[in-house]
Amino acid sequence: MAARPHLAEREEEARAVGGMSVADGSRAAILDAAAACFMAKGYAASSIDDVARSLGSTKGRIYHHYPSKGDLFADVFRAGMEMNYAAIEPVRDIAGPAAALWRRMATVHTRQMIVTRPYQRVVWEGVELYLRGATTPEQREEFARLMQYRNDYGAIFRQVIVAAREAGDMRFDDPRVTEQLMFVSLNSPLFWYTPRPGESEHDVEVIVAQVVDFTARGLGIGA
Amino acid sequence: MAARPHLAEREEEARAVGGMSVADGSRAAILDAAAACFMAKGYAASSIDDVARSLGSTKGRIYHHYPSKGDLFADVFRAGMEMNYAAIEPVRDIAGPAAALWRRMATVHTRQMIVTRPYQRVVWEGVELYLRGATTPEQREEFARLMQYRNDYGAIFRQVIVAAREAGDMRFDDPRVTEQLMFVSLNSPLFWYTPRPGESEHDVEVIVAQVVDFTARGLGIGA
DNA sequence: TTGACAACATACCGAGTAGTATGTTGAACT
DNA sequence: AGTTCAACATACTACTCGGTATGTTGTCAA
Repeated sequence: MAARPHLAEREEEARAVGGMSVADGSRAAILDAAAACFMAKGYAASSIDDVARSLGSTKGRIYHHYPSKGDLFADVFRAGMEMNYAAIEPVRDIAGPAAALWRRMATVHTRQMIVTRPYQRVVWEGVELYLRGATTPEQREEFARLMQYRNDYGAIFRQVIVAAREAGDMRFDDPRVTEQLMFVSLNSPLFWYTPRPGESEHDVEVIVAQVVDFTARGLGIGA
Repeated sequence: MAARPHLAEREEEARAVGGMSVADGSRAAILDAAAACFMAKGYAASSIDDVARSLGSTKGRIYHHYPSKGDLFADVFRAGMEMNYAAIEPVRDIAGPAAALWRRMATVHTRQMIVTRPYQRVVWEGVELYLRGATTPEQREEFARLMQYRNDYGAIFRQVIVAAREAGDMRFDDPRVTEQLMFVSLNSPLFWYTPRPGESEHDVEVIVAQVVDFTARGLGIGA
């Protein structure tokens, strides 16, 4: 698998921890707070002071690490997409038919939508902001890279379902339209799932299974 | 079919035209502009001045008809939902199995998402705003009524798919989860469809058919 | 003809917000 | 002990936006 050079690593801000490069601790806390805030109120309605308040800090801390609100948002976007790549990477190499590969990837992806929901909602809103052109020219460049990053992720799934169709295991028409339908279905917990108190991991898996089953049938698996 | 008393008609603002009660002309223009603006930039990022500018007017005109930005938004929400009810009403009375009824309703609904897209995106965002609690206490009452209005609409579809399942024509687990998946799929053109120049009605119907087919398979039709 | 009123436009205010400029502090380095 | 600097906090500014108060105009009834 080719390396993904779409986003330059920020070496000076990352350090090796447990074999995985994670962001600086303080920045990670800012990212979490920003993701939660953007999810709760949306980008436009979230103020930098809101994010800082939820951290028990002030604006100074955030503007020390990020040059603007848009850059902070873009970094949450990037972090969310990196989580997605990291999640599906381990299940991409298992041998077997494309349909089975798709089911593994789809299950991991859907679970990811639930587990890292704040980040994934930012990813969703980021796509909408880009498509609406609600960005400054400079930020548009970075957003374009993030969109490319996200489109590559989508292309991975598209290749798998096209392969499954060629193998006779799926049936659908336009791959572009079908990719949209597939992702909207798999991502849908972003909009209607809310964590219940005392919810077990098994409960989540039941939901994930229903989402994946619905989408699999939609793709014409075993039809 | 029982009357829907959820929203009080505003008799003084509606007049009979062609057998259908439509809003006042000036208000309708404001609604159209507001829907387009809210779709293009989102609720929070849209200013009343934006809406007025797109009308070639000023704020005064809008505040003469609506007491607040939230009320304008709510009225777009209401208008969008009324369009949906009006669209599916004619196809609800045709006799036949529930699965066939569902397909007619789903087709009309999906086409509606494309044709009245600005209003339907406001409906979508309105649901999110309500769920996030991003409303003032007074507006929360009106939003709650609109949500009830929308949930009733969803219940119509849910009853149909449950009936189809009892008839052995559909297969799915939790009706609540399935209703969410169904609507996310049917509504998905809101997010990825963009009208092409020179696009015919037939092109739209091809897309609608793919969306409905995907969703029908997801519901386990004919499986 | 003239009041009255609907349908706006104009002018203005206060609150909130992105971004900046500057102060503070603890720790590392020499 | 003194210097430096990252990592913040504080104070401030310019600007936008929701909402209001008020002015203007065309129309229509009496």
